[in-house]
Amino acid sequence: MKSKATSFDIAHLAGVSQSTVSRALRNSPLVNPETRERIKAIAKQLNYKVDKNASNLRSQQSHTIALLLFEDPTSDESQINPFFLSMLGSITRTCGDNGYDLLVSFQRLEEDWHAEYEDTHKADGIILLGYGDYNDYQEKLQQLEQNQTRYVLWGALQQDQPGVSIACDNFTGGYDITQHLIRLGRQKIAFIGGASEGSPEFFDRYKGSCQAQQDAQLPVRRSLQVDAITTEQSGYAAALQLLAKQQPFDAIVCASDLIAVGVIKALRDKGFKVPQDVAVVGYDNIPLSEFTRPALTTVQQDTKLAGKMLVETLLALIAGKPASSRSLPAKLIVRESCGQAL
Amino acid sequence: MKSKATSFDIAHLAGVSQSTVSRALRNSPLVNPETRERIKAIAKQLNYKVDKNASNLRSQQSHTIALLLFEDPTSDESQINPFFLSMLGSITRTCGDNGYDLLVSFQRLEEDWHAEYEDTHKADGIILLGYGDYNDYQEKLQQLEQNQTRYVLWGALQQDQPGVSIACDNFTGGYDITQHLIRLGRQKIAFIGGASEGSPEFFDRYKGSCQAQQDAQLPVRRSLQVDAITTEQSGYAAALQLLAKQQPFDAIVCASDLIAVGVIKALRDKGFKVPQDVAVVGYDNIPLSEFTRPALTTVQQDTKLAGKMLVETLLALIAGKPASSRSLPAKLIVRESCGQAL
DNA sequence: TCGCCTATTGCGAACGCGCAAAATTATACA
DNA sequence: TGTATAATTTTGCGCGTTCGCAATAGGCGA
Repeated sequence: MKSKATSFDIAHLAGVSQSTVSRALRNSPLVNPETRERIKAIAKQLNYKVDKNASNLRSQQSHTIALLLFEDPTSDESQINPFFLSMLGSITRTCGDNGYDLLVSFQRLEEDWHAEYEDTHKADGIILLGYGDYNDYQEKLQQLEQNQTRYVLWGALQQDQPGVSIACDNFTGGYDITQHLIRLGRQKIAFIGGASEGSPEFFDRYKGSCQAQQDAQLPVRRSLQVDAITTEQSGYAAALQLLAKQQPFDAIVCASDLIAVGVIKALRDKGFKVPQDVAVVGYDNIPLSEFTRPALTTVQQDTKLAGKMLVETLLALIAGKPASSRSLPAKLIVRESCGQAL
Repeated sequence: MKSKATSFDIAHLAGVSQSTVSRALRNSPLVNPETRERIKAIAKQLNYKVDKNASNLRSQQSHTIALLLFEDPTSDESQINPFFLSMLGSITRTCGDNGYDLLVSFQRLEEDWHAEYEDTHKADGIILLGYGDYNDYQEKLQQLEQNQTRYVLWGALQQDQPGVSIACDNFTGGYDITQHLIRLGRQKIAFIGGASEGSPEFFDRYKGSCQAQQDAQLPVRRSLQVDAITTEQSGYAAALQLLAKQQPFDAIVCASDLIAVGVIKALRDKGFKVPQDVAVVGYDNIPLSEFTRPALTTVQQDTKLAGKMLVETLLALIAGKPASSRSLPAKLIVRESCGQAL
């Protein structure tokens, strides 16, 4: 048993042809159940495993999907956004349940990841996961379309965007959490996080937030919005920037929990009390958000469901079935930082 | 350009043979630089990519490594241990830097993952990452050895264990943090976390902790040790169990941060002040530990380095170079829960 | 007894690329 | 001009499967 056994060895031992072995191991109905069991027994005994490469080559599919994670360019090299990680768990599991393998890779937007996976037959399809600037994607997405690559996108649903996306309802999330603040009596609500087409998820949250203010007859002040990416540092800097404007505000809606953590730190450093002076709310409900002081009021995205949807949608696409974009509900998680208990 | 281009198409267009194309794209020195560039240009123009399956089949290696994550059996389905996640970041990156792909998969100890990856040629080697009961591994490790599978193990270094491991120095970590507590005047130190051969990492931490107490002439009370696995719930339950023993203690060394979080919650629920009445320290320095109240004093494992070492060691093994186990230093992170500031 | 149908099995050809040996061309030197 | 030597390219095969189609055997009615 020096070199690994091949299907020929099994065939020889079982006294059948190699193709029968192949069929038997694939549970083909074309082979006699009796023979099949015998072949399987021998295979097991020889510790034989089907060579994936040969199998993939022949059948032209890999039973593998690739997960591409796009990070904010400035984020720390080693630290991954906890939100994505929680999705990762659900994605790997759903893959496993469907007999697919998962190839994980971190990418920067600039690189030409687009062809790297499906064209090489490393994967049957791609999941794109990122918090970044989707505008940069556009060109790449076009290429994916052209190459007829199967892919699913996590993020904001946009009309003109090609392909299929799964997203949480960012507009409603932003709306609900802002409405909650308003009901608690906050009137001058700031927003920290990118508010432009460049980061559509954040933008939707912002638009939801604005809508809530309008519906409550509150004036929406564009000057109370400051850009930030999803890191604590960026949130901290953005808060200082907001303070420097010298405009009054009594609440801050942050586009992500990580931002909120930085914002709270900045406010405290500058002598503000949260939530007494300024209420601060986040988005994502990362594990950490429960432990900040005050505990973060935030919006939870159902990552478990999201991961499942992403994989299942992609699998449908791969199977040639039609699949459509879908928006998942967002859920308000009320804790302390909104000032509820006051 | 309906179906994907093959190397034959390129060969035809370039007026050379297919094998020359193959070599040119692999930057073989056997081919004229001029020809090579011409071939590359044509390939790019045709959007040609080498078929990984064919290439792997021929060369009998996949340029892929598999990461197998073993969870504690009872841990929540969707939530992944944050400590492993932080390692995941570093692992994926190191893989990428070395031109390797990463297959990620969650496993339960019971399943026969052992053959699934290398025998099928899906991966050239395996990284085993788990916090679980390593005794259960033993049998599987034997099989890996027998099949000559290349693998690297994360966890405790044990003499009789086959294969190569990378680990943090758990003994010293446990020693240092306990010594720190003693210097702050704590005398009756409890330990929460498995303290048996079954979970060697925890056991090493425990042994380190005991040694520190002995060196300080303190009596080591075995009754002040309670088992727990790495979850908040388990920590909570274990703390209650410890309290039920009615034995006095003024500090608790927890085998992981997640345990510590549960322990603190339990103590507080029972009316104890942390760290005034009881100091509590953790292990791992997960992102959350900075945000608990009081902030956790803990031991940091260099996950960035660990991930890098894991991958590089495995790659060495794959390349046929000798590689040996290695222990990485642990670093004490002092915050509030040890009572330093009192 | 013969022919036909069905349930299994066998045969041989791809799949797309990489390697080794053979073949071709270029270069140099007597 | 001829030949030895080096530089480069080509030929031909094999990696381990899967798949379409042909082949075989046995059962059954006429």
